[in-house]
Amino acid sequence: MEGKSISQAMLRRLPLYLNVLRSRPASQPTISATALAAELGMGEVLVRKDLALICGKGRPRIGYSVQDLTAAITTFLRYDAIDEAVIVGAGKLGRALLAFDGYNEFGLNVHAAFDTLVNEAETTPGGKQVLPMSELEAYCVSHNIGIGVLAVPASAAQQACDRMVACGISAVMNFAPVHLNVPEGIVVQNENFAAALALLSKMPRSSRPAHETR
Amino acid sequence: MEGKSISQAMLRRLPLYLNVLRSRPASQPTISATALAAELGMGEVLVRKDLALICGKGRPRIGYSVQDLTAAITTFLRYDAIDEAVIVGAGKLGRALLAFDGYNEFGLNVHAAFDTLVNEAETTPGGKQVLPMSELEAYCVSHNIGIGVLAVPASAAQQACDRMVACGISAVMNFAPVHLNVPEGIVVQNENFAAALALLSKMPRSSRPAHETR
DNA sequence: ATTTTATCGATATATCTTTATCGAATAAGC
DNA sequence: GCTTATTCGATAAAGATATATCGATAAAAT
Repeated sequence: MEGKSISQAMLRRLPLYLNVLRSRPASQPTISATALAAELGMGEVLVRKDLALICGKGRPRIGYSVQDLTAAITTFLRYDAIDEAVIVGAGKLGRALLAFDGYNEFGLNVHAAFDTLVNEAETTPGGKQVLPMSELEAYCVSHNIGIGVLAVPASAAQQACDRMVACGISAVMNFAPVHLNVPEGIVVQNENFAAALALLSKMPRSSRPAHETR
Repeated sequence: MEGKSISQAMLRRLPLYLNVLRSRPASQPTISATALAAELGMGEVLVRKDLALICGKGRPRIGYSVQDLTAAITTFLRYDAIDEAVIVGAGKLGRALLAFDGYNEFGLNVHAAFDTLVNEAETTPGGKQVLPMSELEAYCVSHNIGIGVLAVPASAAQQACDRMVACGISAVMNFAPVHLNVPEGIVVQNENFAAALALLSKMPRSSRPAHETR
């Protein structure tokens, strides 16, 4: 069996590490867990524990090689292997997501958006296409789409999700604030603005030390 | 001491409950924790524990009053009390966030966006303004802005954050993938696409039961 | 060469979060 | 009215996650 435990929480931290590493000047070829922890405002022991699971040993008094560490995290997260993706739902949110231009940084290639209200192909100012929903199946199959970004209203989410799954999509990023029922083996990642804002409004503002989440 | 523990994780679930409640037909005046749990794909004990902390007791064999529960969650999350907000950073992401139109549903009023690259006020198709960064201070003070949405590049994030804090903002929703240092009493909520995608790419696709996060 | 100091890695502990179990309560059916 | 099924609420157990402690290591300073 796998002795290593791949913690959910740790997976969320890896991109943060990667970002710090990328922002380091080339003049500093190594970085310590202590420095990483300080920059991210977290405990240094936790950083070491995370790094221990994905890369070789660090050197006392020196730390880790920035280059090696970057490579290790990148491959671990498969940021080097491109995943093909589409957006389903071309309302305001869907189009905003389509216009966003930084996906390739973390190994995602967002092709196009699909919407039931669109009858013939449009091209956005950003140069990407918005296509009728009826073309989803053919497109996904021919372009080997593996990831679907779901940006439809809550009422249409489950149906749209089913359709994506039927097209061979194996991971869904869900922006609709509903629970999606999916077959075994399909991953759902919820990205919920409402939830995030709930925390903002409700978190204690003063009494406690300012604390950062995620 | 506060006997109740206000769990981070629970705060993220409350909006989900609220959404289920809102989608219920008026013909069903009550709902059981079991039903809520089933709809959200989670354990029913957890739902009961959450509800126990924010509302009155449920009735055996019946459940909770949909109306009372909705009211309890709404007030608990302060969705009834409007928070005034601005967006800092009017690049693609910032403008997309400005165009998004569902904020009022959860008690947020997004006024305008600010950007250093903008020299005179623009008005977006959605009817909201994009203003020069130099006007941030005056605007925040005169409109009593309490929440700032940070949508600038990573390199400018800390500086922009400092400026927001100086304007009296007490909560920051951070879309930049960096750690923000803030004074005591300021809340930071990170919303990180990269982290979300990391999970999507890396999560085991088949072996395990499909599992939903957040 | 020796001491000092920053850092690592491992083990143990604490904290937070979720799930499991059980008796009590109460509406519905008989 | 009595039984039955469903649901609640509380306690206990399990699991996941983060922190604290400590000896070992190796670069830097003396």
